[in-house]
Amino acid sequence: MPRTKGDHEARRRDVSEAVWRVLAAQGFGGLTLRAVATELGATTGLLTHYFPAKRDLVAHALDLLDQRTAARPRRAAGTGLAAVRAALLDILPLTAEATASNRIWVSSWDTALADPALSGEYALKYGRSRDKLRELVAAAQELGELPPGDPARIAAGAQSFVLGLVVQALFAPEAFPPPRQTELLDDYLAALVHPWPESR
Amino acid sequence: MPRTKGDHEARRRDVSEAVWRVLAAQGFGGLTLRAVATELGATTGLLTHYFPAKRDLVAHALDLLDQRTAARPRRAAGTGLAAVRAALLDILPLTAEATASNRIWVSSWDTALADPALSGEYALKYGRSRDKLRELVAAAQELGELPPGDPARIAAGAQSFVLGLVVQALFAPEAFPPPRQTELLDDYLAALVHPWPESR
DNA sequence: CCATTCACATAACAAGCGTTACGGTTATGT
DNA sequence: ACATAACCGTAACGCTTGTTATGTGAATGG
Repeated sequence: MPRTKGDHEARRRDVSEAVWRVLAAQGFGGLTLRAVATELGATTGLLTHYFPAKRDLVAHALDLLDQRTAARPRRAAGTGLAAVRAALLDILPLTAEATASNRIWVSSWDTALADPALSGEYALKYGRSRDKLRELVAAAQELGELPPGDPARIAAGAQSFVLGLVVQALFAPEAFPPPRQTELLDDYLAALVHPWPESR
Repeated sequence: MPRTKGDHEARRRDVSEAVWRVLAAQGFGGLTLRAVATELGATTGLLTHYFPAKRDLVAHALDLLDQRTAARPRRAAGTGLAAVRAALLDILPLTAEATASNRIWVSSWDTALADPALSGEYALKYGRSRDKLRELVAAAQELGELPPGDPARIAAGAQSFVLGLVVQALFAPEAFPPPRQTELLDDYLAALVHPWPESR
């Protein structure tokens, strides 16, 4: 029973949504053609039409992860330190959608670490993310809202902190509810803000 | 061709080592009965003798991860802040073995997040880890080497930081060589050490 | 010393996987 | 209007997976 009207773009979106639902439920390890097909109410024949091979499905899933992460509703950026804080808060699993996205993100690490090519791609991606954060840090420093110091180092530290907080919050959501996460991030930023009088 | 001398314990260790090698090479997603069997130079019959079902193999692999992480050669602990630093340094992938262990650790998160029971177990495990760190933090506070403040909060923050640093170092080992990791951790600790004069 | 249990190999099983071939509709272009 | 291509279901393929049944030689114990 093929589609009566060939709304191809809409069907493509349906496929993506089915992929996303499978990822949210089973993670990357459970991403299988038949799982996506039944989630979509279709068969594997449809999927092989859109994705010649499994690796293409996985690639699409990774694209989807990128794209939905990028398209997340961001809070008002502000300037200086406020922009840094906003950027970091945007990463944390503070909403249900952000939690789902982060859960998929973490589960993709198994696949990525097993494939050197994917691993390298991830390294570049995180490097770019650190660069963006570094610019925000540098801007905050110019405003005098952050003490001087290598902005790249500060950015790398902040990214580490947020990344680890994501993982912990995913495993223990009741121990790390949104207020707690915000609290911890603010602790981190407060410690960062304060200049360090003693020479090392 | 069964073993001539029934060195059962030794064989058990051989099995564990084969499991570990498979995990290091393929991650948790590649942990399969036949992979372990061929790595061991045996058949699946042996494995089903030791592990009635696959879940038992996975459980054993997780135990192995726990146990080898716990048995890692630790640096001299010291007291107060030095003990905190030592405990955090012990987590980072600063050696080849620690890197392998951490790689397996991260790859286990996909499996763990897909299974609610495992997920809860992990939450407890990380909770205990935070508790231990909290005690070290509290001890450092009593020595005056860390400013006052909720030790649980400080411990949670430190654990987040180190955890995220582990992930970043795994994906970009050349960008996060051991000296860089140590540097970043020391930055974090330095910011933590300094008391915060302004009331919020 | 012999029966029983243990410690495996061997081999097959059903289920699930990605992949492929093929057939029938529906749209598209000429 | 008709050939062609796109779209998608059906069905099967070969492979890998976990699991199970059966056999066999070594260890064990009464």
